[in-house]
Amino acid sequence: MFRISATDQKARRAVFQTRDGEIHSPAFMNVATCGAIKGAVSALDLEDLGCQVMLCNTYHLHLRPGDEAVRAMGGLHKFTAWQGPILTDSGGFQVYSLAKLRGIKEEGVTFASHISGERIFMGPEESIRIQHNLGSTIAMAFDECVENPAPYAYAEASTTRTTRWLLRCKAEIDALNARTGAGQLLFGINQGATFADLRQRHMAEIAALDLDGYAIGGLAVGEPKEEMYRIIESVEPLMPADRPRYLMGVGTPGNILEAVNRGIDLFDCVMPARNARHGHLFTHEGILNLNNKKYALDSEPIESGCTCPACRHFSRGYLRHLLKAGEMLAMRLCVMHNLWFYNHLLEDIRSAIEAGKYQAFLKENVNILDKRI
RNA sequence: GGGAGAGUUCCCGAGCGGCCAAAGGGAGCAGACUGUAAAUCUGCCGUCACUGACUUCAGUGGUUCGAAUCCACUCUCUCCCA
Repeated sequence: MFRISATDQKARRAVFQTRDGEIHSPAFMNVATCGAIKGAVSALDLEDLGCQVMLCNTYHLHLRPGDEAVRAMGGLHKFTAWQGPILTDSGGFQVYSLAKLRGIKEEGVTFASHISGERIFMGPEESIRIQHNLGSTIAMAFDECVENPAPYAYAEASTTRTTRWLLRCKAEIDALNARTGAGQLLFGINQGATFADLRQRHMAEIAALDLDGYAIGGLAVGEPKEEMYRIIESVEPLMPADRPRYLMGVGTPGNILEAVNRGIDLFDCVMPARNARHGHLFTHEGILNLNNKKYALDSEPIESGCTCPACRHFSRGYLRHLLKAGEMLAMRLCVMHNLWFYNHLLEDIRSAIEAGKYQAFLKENVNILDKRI
């Protein structure tokens, strides 16, 4: 159940009640592809970082350790020690990111495992069955994420196939839920590349299916951010207002601020974790690269005033040293800072919407947060 | 004391007469990263007035049209025999 408590123009402050707990939105979901945040951050750490939802990946967990293994171990919650909501991505993004290793047909996609090279087949039914075995709170429909820019004809054919796949996903999850009583939720995913007419046609089709939530996929995959905002605007009026809206894989702090202002509730992105591992840290003044020599003798924390586990005790100079020395602790502390920053940024967004001051908040922060310092 | 081998650009290390400012690593510096094939990838890395010029391959002198590469001596280091 999704209850909106405040709005500021299109921005929505809401509570999404799930089997595994509430999600206060707008919210950022923390990406733990293989069941852990890369950078030695555990589910226990996530609780301290203000995380509400953990995101895991169907494809990766299917390959290793295997979804049957996860099920035998009591499901993803027990396996990872994360007690809150878990969203599993369907493997659809891997149709895009593993482009050189796959073949797409009506039935589904054949991947060459990036681990062993062995051929593995995944269609809508397989993806949903795997996600059901994993025991996530929210399953994502199996889609094809198309790289932008895409030829119109290809985008159209792919999108209509994604619709057919969604129907199969829904049939499969309904059957599984009926059998197990798991009550697993299903989100549909809008596609259509950068073509507003395809996007809108597709959105209208999937909105009619009464799904638990609606995602916009296939953005931030090559197109300029203005295109992305344009697509969100074109499709948002067709998204059911009483369901959570999830912009997949996005994005920078600025992207998130803009998308919230266009009616989006949920986000996820590898950027805070990956960039942290590479020494790029988000702050309210902009993005800093801790690898830079200018921080070698800097005794300030990453961001003064920040109360994350890294900033509470450690200096930029020390963290830069750890980074240069290849110490695991550098990644761990930097990842914790960035996830803290993202989770708390979303908290600030929620407060601003509640206070009816979101427009000012947006204007104040949107440019500065993505700027490099 | 006798014998053998080695000294290459910040470090390791290839080169053994022209295609060498000199392979490849490392370090250093900078950049990229948006539903994670990513603790990864890319660029720069002798100097400058930079489609060219200049100074480099332990030192000095020589051979040669031409030397990091050949010769002589000197210095330093390693190993073997006393």
